[in-house]
Amino acid sequence: MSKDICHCIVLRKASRRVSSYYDEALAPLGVNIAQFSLLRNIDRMAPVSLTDLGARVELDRSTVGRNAKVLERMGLVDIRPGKDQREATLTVSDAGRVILKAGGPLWDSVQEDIEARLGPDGIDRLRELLAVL
Amino acid sequence: MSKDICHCIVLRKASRRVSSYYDEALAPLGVNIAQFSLLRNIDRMAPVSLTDLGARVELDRSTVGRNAKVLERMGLVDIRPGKDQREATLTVSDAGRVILKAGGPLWDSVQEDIEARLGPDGIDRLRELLAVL
DNA sequence: TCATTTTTCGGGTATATACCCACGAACGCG
DNA sequence: CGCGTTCGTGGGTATATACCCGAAAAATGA
Repeated sequence: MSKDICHCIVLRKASRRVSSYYDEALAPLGVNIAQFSLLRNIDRMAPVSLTDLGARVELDRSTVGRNAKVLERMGLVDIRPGKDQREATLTVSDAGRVILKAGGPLWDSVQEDIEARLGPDGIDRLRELLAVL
Repeated sequence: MSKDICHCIVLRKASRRVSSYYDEALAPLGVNIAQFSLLRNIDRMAPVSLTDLGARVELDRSTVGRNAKVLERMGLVDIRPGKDQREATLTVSDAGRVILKAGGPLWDSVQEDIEARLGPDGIDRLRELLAVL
């Protein structure tokens, strides 16, 4: 029975596998897909608080905080207090923008590989299935 | 364009979300889905080496080693040297078998929820799509 | 204005995951 | 039977992720 296979584990494996494709492609830039994606989100929302960013990327606030700190240490992101003294305001630095620009084509390439492998409607069908989970 | 959305991130989000469903269901037993699944695999392959187990679950050997050590600390798995003195031989303990038995119905329940949400052919289509990645 | 509650972080702790390297065991070839 | 090679772990390091708790700031209500 195929029903014996854990749906969760299938997903986790695929997630790890696919992540590694993106990670390899982005490796020349020294960032992985989680970092690159977070950087993009910060760029789109900047200046943004950890809470808002966490909501957007569907990650725990503390996770986003720690991940952002790594980006800060790399010099790709600036973290400063906002008007609201509680808030940490995130913005992409110049170095971060360089990475964003350089990573675009690398990311595109993997996206296209995935699309090629899934076929014309594959992406849409996959996304539809994942959306209900 | 839906093509702007990172296929990898979609997968990672779904993976985290679905994992949390299983984690919640298994929480009364004090194990998460990664641990439960690993325990099941050890049970099926016992006695098994870290290398073989890693190959089976598609995880790095060192990752499996560390995860197994957590299970050992919980008393669910025994790790002993095998005939080949290099090998760590994993077997499920009595306490581990209790968890496996108790977890079965909890796991089934989440599996069914997922299947219900994906519809009759959903699982097969999803699995098919993920398989080519 | 002041006390209470809510919000926002940060740190502690723990697991999951991977890569690299060192060490010791096993094995195969002269 | 040695010796070099291969194999299997373990430990170090680093990121990703989550949950809980405490501190500090802001908002709210009397």
